[in-house]
Amino acid sequence: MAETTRPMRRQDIRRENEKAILLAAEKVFAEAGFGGATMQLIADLAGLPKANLHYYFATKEELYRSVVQNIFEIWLQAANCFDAARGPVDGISAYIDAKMEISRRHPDGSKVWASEVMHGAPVLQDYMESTLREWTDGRVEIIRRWIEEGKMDPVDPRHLLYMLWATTQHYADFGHQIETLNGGKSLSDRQWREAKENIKRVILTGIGAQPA
Amino acid sequence: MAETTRPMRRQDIRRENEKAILLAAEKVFAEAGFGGATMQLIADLAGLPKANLHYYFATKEELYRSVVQNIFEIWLQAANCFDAARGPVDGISAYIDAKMEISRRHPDGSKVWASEVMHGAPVLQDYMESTLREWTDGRVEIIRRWIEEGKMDPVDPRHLLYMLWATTQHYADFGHQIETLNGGKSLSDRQWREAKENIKRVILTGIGAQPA
DNA sequence: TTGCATCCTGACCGTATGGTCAGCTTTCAG
DNA sequence: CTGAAAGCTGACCATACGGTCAGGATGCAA
Repeated sequence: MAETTRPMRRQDIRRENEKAILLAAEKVFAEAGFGGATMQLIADLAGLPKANLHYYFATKEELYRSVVQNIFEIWLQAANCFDAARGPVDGISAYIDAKMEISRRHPDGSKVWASEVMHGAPVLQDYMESTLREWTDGRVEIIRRWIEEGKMDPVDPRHLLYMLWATTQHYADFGHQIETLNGGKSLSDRQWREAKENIKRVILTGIGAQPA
Repeated sequence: MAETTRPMRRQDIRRENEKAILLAAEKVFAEAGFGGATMQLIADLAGLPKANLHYYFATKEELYRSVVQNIFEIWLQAANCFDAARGPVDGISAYIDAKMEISRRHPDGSKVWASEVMHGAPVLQDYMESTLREWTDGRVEIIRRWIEEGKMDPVDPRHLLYMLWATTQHYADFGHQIETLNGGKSLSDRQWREAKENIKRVILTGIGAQPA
């Protein structure tokens, strides 16, 4: 840790504290849900007094909103891989890799997102009706084109997307279950690789994807 | 409603009230999470005074535990279809149908289960380490045998199971997202049928399942 | 009819939580 | 150097929540 007693710039202070709070909040919200999370717990984890949280984020809702929006952006970002692809093999492989990497590196974020959606997306409804819908429609169109071009079987694009989302996020959201069934140990590098390869293989074979 | 002023038997009273409470609790826990749910809300939804809840279920935890255990049993029950099957086509088809039916008929239960696992299974850890593990090991063995008998490609059985769980439960847990992307409407009979068929087709094709 | 076990509930309690605020310290532009 | 703005925080408050309980109502066996 480069944390000497060196004086900090105002800007740095703000940035670092917000970052610490958001990180702590993500973890606590993921572990306890919105209702179960307490500002005190988040404060303790961030190493700050509770009142300091309210200095940066006026209310619990505002903090939660920030956490969820952060995740949503990471989530959408994984989509880029999808676009540049020449065909289903490239595109879907890259997307699965990206989403699995998110599940592995940001399991807390994934859980918060899942929780948000499960509770009816009280915070993100707007985003779902605009950004997410546009994103989805775009990918549906790409898949439809692939089908027309004979690059894959005529599978319903929406259900295919749901399958991709479900399968990849499962490794984050149900990570605890997977660990338990893995003898209480988290998946090794090798097991993660196997997971990715199995998913890719089953889905790509399942949709009859033709190398572009 | 067959609720006339007819006097009730003691037995009936107990059974009906417990049922009403469990139903209301399932819904509230699903919508708000354990932390966000309040006994008052559950009581209101069940049409009973809050104190009456505590007559039947001493604590919030005890009520929650009952709800979660109920779901776990329904969940395991869907496994039977899997066993009697002669091969992967029959077995996995039946399992997908059963789990999709659960997602459609018990979305709240599915959400509570998901929530429980996401939060580290504080209540169900024992079950996961015993019942769930045994169940899983059994199915893994069946799948392994199918592979040996050449009835399907050599896919990792565990990752295949995760894929089945993820894909089917997604329609309950992320039902709100799916509805939003469906123009705000819940899926029609036809759309549910299409969902099932797409899933079955992709997975069965993906694992190279041979009709037994 | 009687007595008892079960069922029911309004009123109450202690605690934990989200949020506030007055007043302190620190940074930094001028 | 100085003053104002930004950052910080212990102490405090109102509320909401889980849970309790005394005592009334109701079903039922004998």
